[in-house]
Amino acid sequence: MDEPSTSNSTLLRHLTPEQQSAVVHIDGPMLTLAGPGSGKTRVVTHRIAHLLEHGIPEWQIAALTFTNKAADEMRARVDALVPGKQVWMGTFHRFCAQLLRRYASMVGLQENYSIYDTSDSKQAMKRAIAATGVSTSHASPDMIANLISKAKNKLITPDVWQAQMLSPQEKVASQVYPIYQQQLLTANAVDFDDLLLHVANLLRQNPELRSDLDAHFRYIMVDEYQDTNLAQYAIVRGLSVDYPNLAVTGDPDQSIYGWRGADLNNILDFEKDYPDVKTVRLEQNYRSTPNILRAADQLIRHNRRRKQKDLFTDNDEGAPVTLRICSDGFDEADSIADEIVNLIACETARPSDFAIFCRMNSLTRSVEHALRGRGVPYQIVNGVEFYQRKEVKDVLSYLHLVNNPGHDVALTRVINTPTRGIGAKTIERLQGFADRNAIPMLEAARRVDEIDALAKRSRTMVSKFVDLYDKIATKATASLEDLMRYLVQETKYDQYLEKTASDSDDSSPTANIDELITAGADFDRRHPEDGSLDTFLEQVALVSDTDAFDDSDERVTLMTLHASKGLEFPRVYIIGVEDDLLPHKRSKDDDSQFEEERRLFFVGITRAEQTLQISCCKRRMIRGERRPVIPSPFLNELPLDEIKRVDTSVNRGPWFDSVDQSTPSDWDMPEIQVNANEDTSFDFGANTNQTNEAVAVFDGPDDSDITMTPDEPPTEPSSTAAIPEIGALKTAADLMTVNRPPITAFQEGTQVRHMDYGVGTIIAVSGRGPKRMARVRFGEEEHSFRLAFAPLQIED
DNA sequence: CAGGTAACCTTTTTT
DNA sequence: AGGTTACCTG
Repeated sequence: MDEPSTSNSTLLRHLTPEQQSAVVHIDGPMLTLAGPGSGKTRVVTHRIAHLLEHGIPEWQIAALTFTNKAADEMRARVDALVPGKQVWMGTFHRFCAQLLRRYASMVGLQENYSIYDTSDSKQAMKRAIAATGVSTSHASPDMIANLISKAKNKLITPDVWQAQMLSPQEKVASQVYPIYQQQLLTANAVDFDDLLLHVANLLRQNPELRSDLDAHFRYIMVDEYQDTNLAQYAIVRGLSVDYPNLAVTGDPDQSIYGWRGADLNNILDFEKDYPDVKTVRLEQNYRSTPNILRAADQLIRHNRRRKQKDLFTDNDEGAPVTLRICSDGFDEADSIADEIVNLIACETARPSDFAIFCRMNSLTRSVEHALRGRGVPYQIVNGVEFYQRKEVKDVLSYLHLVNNPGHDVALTRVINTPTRGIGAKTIERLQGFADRNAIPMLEAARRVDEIDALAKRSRTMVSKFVDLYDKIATKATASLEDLMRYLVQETKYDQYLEKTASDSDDSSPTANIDELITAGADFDRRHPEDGSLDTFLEQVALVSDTDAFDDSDERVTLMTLHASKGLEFPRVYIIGVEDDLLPHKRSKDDDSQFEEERRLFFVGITRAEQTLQISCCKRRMIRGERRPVIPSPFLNELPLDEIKRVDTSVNRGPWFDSVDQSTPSDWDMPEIQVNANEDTSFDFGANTNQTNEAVAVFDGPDDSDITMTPDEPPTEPSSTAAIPEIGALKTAADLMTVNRPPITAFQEGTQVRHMDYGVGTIIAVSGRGPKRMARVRFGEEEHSFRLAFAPLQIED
């Protein structure tokens, strides 16, 4: 879309007058209010290109985003316009992490400080709570962590906080806060909030540094400004005093991170903060059909606290929005999966056209199951995160400890993993000694002889661990790959895994370790010069699985509504649009939270380019219990008279008859057959053209040609039946995996070809189904692959 | 101290 | 349903 250009005229050619006026703006503050699909990224990237062409040095520009994904895309598009320029683009957190590396000593850290992820900081929080000695009967660790996080995002210090009127929970949290903070400093560590907090403080407390940085980053751009919290606001503000060339883009209607401290006032009051601001409104939508846009518009009009804007588009009318009503989550997943298979089979769509959004991660499970059963390739953004797996965290913890001996959370994790006779009591005593002396636990372990409470045996064990650590630490400067292989070997972690892993199913810890080592080797290769351990660990800490999302892959995408922001797909499904779920249960006591839920739905709707399907169920499994469901109140706010209704809940139509008969009561829930018709909670006004024929949803009569024979039901059989392997299924799904050999073709000894690594031999296979892994030797190197997705060809 | 089983409690969204 | 913790036994 954006062809390279070298002159202004080419740069501006395909832009509307509004877009142009934003692109050519150079000095002074600017606010771009950009509705969904209005070409915002286009404007931002073109503006960067324009600044560069105007002679602004690349190092004076910084573009801040909320996800790495957004930054990567921006970088790619700027590079297409103006190749080879090194403009700083990245997330707020990464920006701060890098500044903090440099000025660590000014906030009491060392430059090799660690970044605690959420689970690390939860561990640290528990310890801080214990050290504070407060009662947790009225405030759970989670709640305390939450309150402290909010306080940090608002730049509230412990003493200011304690001086305020506080609820009992806040009181507890405010007491834990300084202790927690002190322990973080002792550990030479920060949590996610600290990255912002420390930098904000740095700028506030060091006028000289502030003005230096202000002068350095003269042109600052912030994407998704509606999602900034006070800390981020302070940072941006601090960098735009002498050079107020601050350009922010955002859309108040897409603010969905209030729970994380985002303050809508930042964008609503921008014009007050910067009186001379230039404001540009982008309201024309280039993404969606009018049908989709009307649904979005009618919905969002119900929010009271917003700036009215008029969304319009020149696109073709397109298909009506569909509302699908299902018996339960399984029915919902099956009928959507069937439809996807169908559309792909008649070649009207490709897997990557589809996205399925939901409010909670757990809802993806049923859909995942349905897609897997049909052999449809899919990816889950933010499923079980790779870096959260036990074995991966274990190995990473060793790395963390090598990099930063103060990383107490890592030490606590690995000191007895693999088990080496150091029990909970011993760890507790080490912690106590460390706390009393304000030293890291590893230091306490070195001084184990001073801890009287410890038994002789325990002391020996601890000392042996310290020796082991010192041995591993000698390799700190080796390549990541060598370091990881060495430590896995020295700690006998590989043996431990083999012993522990009962290997009951397809999750293969060993393969995950291999994958981690491959990632390390990859990092070594990409950073031959600057590839230090702390950069690697920083990278790992600041990537989310949202960033792993790959739109070039031919796969259906499953993700939460939150993760969908900033993306677009031809065909979108939003599932579970139900009361207590889409306005989430815990958001209903508060008006502003309720409106945020509505915006969340709005964001989901406006991701759709061509078709949009919304679904809700009559019943749903919640925490292992089947419960009746009330449809979302938001459904009544849509233009119901122009929405097509499909009911798959009673009888799924002639096309599915064979399935229903071949799998009678596989789910063991006859009550649905009995009660479904009497369910009166689904009354959305006048439209009564409900149909029991799912066929109505599909695009044409060709659909009946699908090669779904009765002996291969598209519905996954009961749990006792084996899951068919991908590739073995004779379904429409085969059509799209045709260029990939069936998974069963890869065996030990098979010769394969990889694009980058060349020809290799499979030396081991493990796991089943989509998780099946193969370890391949390419000459000197070895790599692990997920067979279902790896770009491997059979070499003959 | 380690490993197993039973109770239990949890669930929103993410850098 | 699934994961975590608490308690019990070897």
